[in-house]
Amino acid sequence: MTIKLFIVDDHYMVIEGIKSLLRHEESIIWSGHARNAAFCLAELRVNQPDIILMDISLPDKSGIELCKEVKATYPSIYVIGLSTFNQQSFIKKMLESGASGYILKNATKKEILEALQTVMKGGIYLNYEVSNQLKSRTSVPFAVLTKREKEILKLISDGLTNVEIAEMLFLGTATVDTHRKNLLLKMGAKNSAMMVKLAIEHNLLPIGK
Amino acid sequence: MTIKLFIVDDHYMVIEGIKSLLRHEESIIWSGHARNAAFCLAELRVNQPDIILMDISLPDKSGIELCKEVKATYPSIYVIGLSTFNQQSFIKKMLESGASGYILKNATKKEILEALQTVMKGGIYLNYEVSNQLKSRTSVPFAVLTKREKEILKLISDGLTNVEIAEMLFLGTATVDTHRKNLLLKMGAKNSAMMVKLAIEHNLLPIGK
DNA sequence: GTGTCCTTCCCCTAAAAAGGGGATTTTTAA
DNA sequence: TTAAAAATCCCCTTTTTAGGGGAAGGACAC
Repeated sequence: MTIKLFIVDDHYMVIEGIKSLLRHEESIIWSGHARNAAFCLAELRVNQPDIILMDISLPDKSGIELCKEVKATYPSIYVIGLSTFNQQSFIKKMLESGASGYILKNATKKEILEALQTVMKGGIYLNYEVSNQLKSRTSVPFAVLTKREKEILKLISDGLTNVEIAEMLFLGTATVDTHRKNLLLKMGAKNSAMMVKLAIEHNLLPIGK
Repeated sequence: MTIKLFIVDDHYMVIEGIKSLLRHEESIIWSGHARNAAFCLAELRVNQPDIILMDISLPDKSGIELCKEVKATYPSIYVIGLSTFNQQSFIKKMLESGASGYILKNATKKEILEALQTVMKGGIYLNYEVSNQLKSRTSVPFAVLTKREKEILKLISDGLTNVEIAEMLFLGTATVDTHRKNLLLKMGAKNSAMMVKLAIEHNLLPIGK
């Protein structure tokens, strides 16, 4: 699994640091970087990465804003928040804005790779300290869903039936049915209505997006 | 259920197109059409339809204005917005002006009929793309639920079936069924999964329990 | 005291989901 | 290279929901 990675951070050192850390990782393809939100958006117009590591504080816009905008235009790009401090309120907002994870700037190489891989598979990554602070609701990654499952979950929450989803994704209805069953299983939901509620509670479904 | 339908649109093609699409629908009774707001208002003085399909941009007045005026004079007439583009700001304004729904001009026959039937029953209809864009959470006058409905909505989101809810509230299943149907109607949801999502988005369901 | 809204309950049918299996291919990770 | 994991598809049955009606009593307001 190769990951096209983009970094947005106004501190040059951070960009260099991460670059350097991941230098020898063959699975990481460098997609570029930006020092502010405007540059980031401009870059995205010509080149879309798989994942963006995004600082929470940027010179021209907050990471929360930028995250929202990016997810609105490019829903398939995953965003991972990046900051020096373990600030619960920001982390929550970031996740609520569609981010798939959050890492601290003092994260180890191993942690960063773990985060990238988890997110790339459609999961939510929060490191130990972070997830410890965010109790219960907005965070706990209680189910790791695959890309396809997330895709289908979203469509279920939009009110589509298995048949409609199958048509939309060019699949057989049996396939969608299987995915729906697996989703119910993974999330421990008794039916789709409960599943949607759980998904939103655990930020597997970005709402207001 | 027959529906007396009126169309206001300055594009003749649109009027013809809709007429043509619904030609064989016996439930639709043609109440007339107008190419501008003035003609529309004149027509209404002698003949009131059940529903007006109303273009957002008219030669003499915006659909938003016209909608307000129509609803002021004839509150019982339902208005459905009609436009080529999925423009969030207009849709919002249209709904705030009293419209009961919004459809795009590339809507299918099925969608149009669905919209007409939903609205005729007092519901709100927004098609898939449109409702996806409207994240408002507050500005759009969303459903007003009764106490009982809120109670049942909560239990639905917890994954309970009609039978289970009926037992819990000492009601007949038919009663719960009726409430569920009314909830779907009021919220313009196509099924319970979508309803839960909409409810959370509009703060009708406290999440995190 | 008439009318509207809420709540309660009933009929019917069709569609969809849930629950239980199983199986194959492709992709990915170790 | 080999073993998971993901994604695809199929069978079956039962339960639940959705969609179309209708009706009737009670509360509250105008």
